[in-house]
This record gives sequence, C-alpha cells and structure tokens, in this order.
Amino acid sequence: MPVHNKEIADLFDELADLLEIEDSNPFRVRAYRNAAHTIRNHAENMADLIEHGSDLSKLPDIGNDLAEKIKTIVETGRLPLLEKVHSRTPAALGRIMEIRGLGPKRVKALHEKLKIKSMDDLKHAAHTGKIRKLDGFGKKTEQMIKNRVKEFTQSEERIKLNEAEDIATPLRAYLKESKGIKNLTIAGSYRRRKETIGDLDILVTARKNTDVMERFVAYDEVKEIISQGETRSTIRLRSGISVDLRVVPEESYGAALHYFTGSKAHNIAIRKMALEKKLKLNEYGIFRGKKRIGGNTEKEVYAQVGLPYIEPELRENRGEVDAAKENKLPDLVTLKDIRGDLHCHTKATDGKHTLKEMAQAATKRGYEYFSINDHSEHMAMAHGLSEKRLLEQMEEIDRLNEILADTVILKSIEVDILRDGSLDLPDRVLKELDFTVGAVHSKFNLSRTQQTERILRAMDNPYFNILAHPTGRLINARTAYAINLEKIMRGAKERGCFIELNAHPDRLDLTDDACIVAKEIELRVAISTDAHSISGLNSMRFGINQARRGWLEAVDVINCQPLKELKRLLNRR
DNA sequence: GCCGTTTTCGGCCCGACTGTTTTCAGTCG
Repeated sequence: MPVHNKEIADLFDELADLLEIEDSNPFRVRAYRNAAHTIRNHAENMADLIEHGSDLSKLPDIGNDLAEKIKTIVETGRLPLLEKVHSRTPAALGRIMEIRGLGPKRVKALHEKLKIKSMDDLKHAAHTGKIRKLDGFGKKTEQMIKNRVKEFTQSEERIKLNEAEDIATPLRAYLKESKGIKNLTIAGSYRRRKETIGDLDILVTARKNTDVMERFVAYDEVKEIISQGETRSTIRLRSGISVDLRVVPEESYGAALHYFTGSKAHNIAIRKMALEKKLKLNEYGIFRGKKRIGGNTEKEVYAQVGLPYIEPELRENRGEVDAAKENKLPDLVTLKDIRGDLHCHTKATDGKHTLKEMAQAATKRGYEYFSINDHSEHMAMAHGLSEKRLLEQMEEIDRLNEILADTVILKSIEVDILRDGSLDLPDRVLKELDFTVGAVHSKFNLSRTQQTERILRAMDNPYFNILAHPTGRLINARTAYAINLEKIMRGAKERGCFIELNAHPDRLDLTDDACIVAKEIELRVAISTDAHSISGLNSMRFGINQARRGWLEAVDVINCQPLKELKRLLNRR
C-alpha cells in the first residue's frame, strides 16, 4: 500500500507545529506548511511521481531538501527529523495547538512551566487552577481551555457544501433584515464552492448606524460568541460551525470581497503582483503610496495588477494567475450549458419517482435529453433490474418518447462492474441501449492494482461508455477505494469512454484536481446527478461548482453537447 | 526551507480582536 499524499502532508504539518512551539525560524515553519498544502492538494500521488522518476522539486514550495524528505517518507514511511523533534517536544503538543486560542507561544509556556505533555495534563492543570497563575494567562484563558478541551474530543470536520448552504441560507435572510445593510456576500471557501466548508465568512457593507453586528451575535442559533468587535465578530452556531461577520465601508467592498474569498495562496500571489507594481493591496483597497486607486469591485483589484477578472472557483493558486496573465483563463461551464442528465434512477429500482414523473421533471428543467440508469440485477438491495425488467422499461421509454415532444429519454443502465471486471448484463442486452454507465458497488477493498485492472477490464467491453462515481467515496463518510485514477482516466481516453463527475453533494467524485487531470489528458466528463428523485435533479449545480473548480468548459462536458453530437460520442462501434 | 525580470542572499502579508496588560503579546484568518 503506497504512502498516501495526506500522510506525507500530515507529517510535515505536525513537524511545522512542533518546530513552531520550539520557536524555530517562522519562515522555515511556513515552508513545511506550504509544502504540506501542495502535497495534500496534488492530484497525483507522490509515491507514483517518485516511481516514474519525476523531479518533485519542480512542484511549488518543494525544494531539494523537501523533495528528499518526501522520498524518505515514501520509501520508509518515516520522517527522521520529526522523530528527532519528538525527543525534545512531545507530539501531543501539536494536537494541543489545534485548540482554538492556544498557539505556539502558549503551548510552549504550558510545556516548560507546567510540564504539560498531553491533553490529559492540560485538562488536569486547568481544573486545578494552575494555568491562571502563569504569566500571560488568566482566569478567562483557563476557563476557555477547560471548555475547549471538553469539546475537542468531538470531531471538527469540515461540513459538506449543501450542509453549509442549509445553515447559511436562513442566517443570510436574518441578517438581510438589519438596518442600513447594503451588500451581503458569503465569501471564503463557500464562495469558491469547495466541496466542504470549514467555516462561513460573511462580508457586509452597511450604513454607519447599522445594527447588523448586534443582530448577528443575537442570532437564535448562536452557541458561543467567540469575539465581538465593531467591524468583525465571530460566533459559533449550535451546529458547531464558526461564522465570521465583517463589516467594511462600501468603497472597500471589492477589495474586501477579494481578500475574504481567498484562497490564501491566491491572495498571496495577487498581492505579490501588486508589490511588483509598487502597489499595496489589502482588504480596504489597492493603494499607490497613500493614494487609494481602486477596490470598489473585484474587477478593479484585478485590473490594477494587470489581470482580467478571475472566477472565485479558480482562486486556488493552481495556475490561474499565470493563465490570467496570458489571457488563457478557461471559459467555465455554467448550469445553462447543461443539456441533459445522464444518470437518473426511478421507482423501478431504488428511486422514489416513476419513469414518467422523472421524464416530466427533466422536461420542466428544459433538458433536451436525459437518461434512465436504474441498477442492474447484482444490486439486489436496490432491487436491480433483471434482463426482462430492463426490456420492459425500454418499451415504456419508447412509448413515452412518442408522447414527450421536448425531451428525449435515452435508454441506459447503471450496470455493475463485477469482481472480475465483467459487466452484470450480457452484451446482447447492452447493445440495445443508447449507452451504459458502469459502476463499482462491491468489493471495495481490492488492492489498488486489482481494483484498477478490474475497472480497465470493464471498459474493454465495447458497450461500456461512462464510469460512474469513479472512486466511490462519500464525503466525510467513506474514503475512496484504492485505484490509480490517472491510469483509469488514460484508459478511458484510449478506449473512447468517459468519466462521470457525480453531482451529488455527498459524492462530488471526480474531485476538482481529478477534473484538471481529465482536462489535461483531454478526457471528457459527464456531469450527472445520480438523482433518485425529482428533487435529486437539483444537485446538478453542485456538479457544476465542482467542474468549474476543475477548470472544465462546456466543450469538456459531454452533456453540454447537442443530442446528435452526444450520440456520436457515445457510439464506440 | 523556498524562491528568483530587484536571482544564490535576503526576503517571506498584515489587520482585528482578546486578555492580560498599563501599552502590548498572542492568536487568528
């Protein structure tokens, strides 16, 4: 089992935390954090890159030293420098530093003065009143530590984008009723439409006499007010999520929106360009000396550094700044570009609505086409279709297509990829369909090589068209099964198959990075909802969000093509 | 420890809020 990128990134992050506690050179600390970020977000495995002899020091924020350390980790699973640091500074201190309000300086003081080496030591010290006696600590800090240690055992995972929307939508409506409010935008990773959100950053412009701050901290769902000021407050909601509210002057809205939308890495890159032009960029505007020369809109900010507007979904410092410089930004796909849905279920298997109801809903959405892809028989728990039931469904589709003038229903199936890579229906049945979507629903724990081979063998079947939810992950619930995704994507390209970006907010699989790889190898993608009900069709927008984060344009997406072109693409014979 | 059209040395973002201070260090984003 190769070392995963996350494990390498975690080791570097832990090292950075411990070095920070030891008061090392802060820029060295940051270098480890930057490298961890690069590794964690890189689409290809470091282990694979090393195996193929790639030069890791070509990656951003990775130099010769770190390239060597990554190699050591991949080969031995160990980071000797971290082990050396552990002998001086206990590993648990890194975890203690994750408690909000405890940074490197305080953790160092706790360790040196009170000999705290573990979370239990910390808890004990707080409960026996030892912490309040330390220089720079007081009663409030001690109480804060008591509270947070208790909560810390609860997981602090990021929430899914749809969950964030469910929290943000009523809060936004509530804040909009404040006096004197002008603009309100939820910035941060929410605006960049990341698949998961750590916290919400709300940005507001308002008249001087606004009561938005008072209303904010008085919101019914508030569990804890973490900080409260005139221009910035932070609360924690009962759901566990933190929310920041910032109030800025109207003329600073663009600069503030840019600043608080991030990502941090993107902002640093833009600020650097500003510095090169002897300009200063902060959340209040863009300045030449003391003179403010822009910042009312984001477009102005970009224009002042000599760039076209960059869409929020691209702002991850993954090449968008260079692309903007060369005027080569992608023309990102939008919801309007979608002409149909290529993965939907009905009541015949595990869906909620009938074929006719789903078809009418697709028409209502203005789709030119859509397909029915119920499960095949192997999915017994979903009451998968037998050959006979599938043939009956196909006849029903023929009848409906006679009646429905606006939307063409395509005949399809979500056919199970069996253990040996064969498909769950014979070719003589598959060939009667307009196309097929193949999926892995069983044997998730095959080795990486076996799982990859299994899927490639399935794609050898000439009636295989689209690989559904290619890694099987469920965000925050189930990790992806082990596969060499790039090999599978290259295999799909060679065979004339396509890969699905599953738009369900629990799945969103392909990831944004995988979309970028797909685009690079010119493998086209189907953005499909996997709808099990009429409302499931609404998930398309989450798929669009993810596709945009993955730099995809309408031309890269097969269900943005007219029916005639789609049919041509789906015909491998 | 990384990086480079100020390039192998000398930079590396900075403003708001809190708590413990009596003028500011620590933390966070």
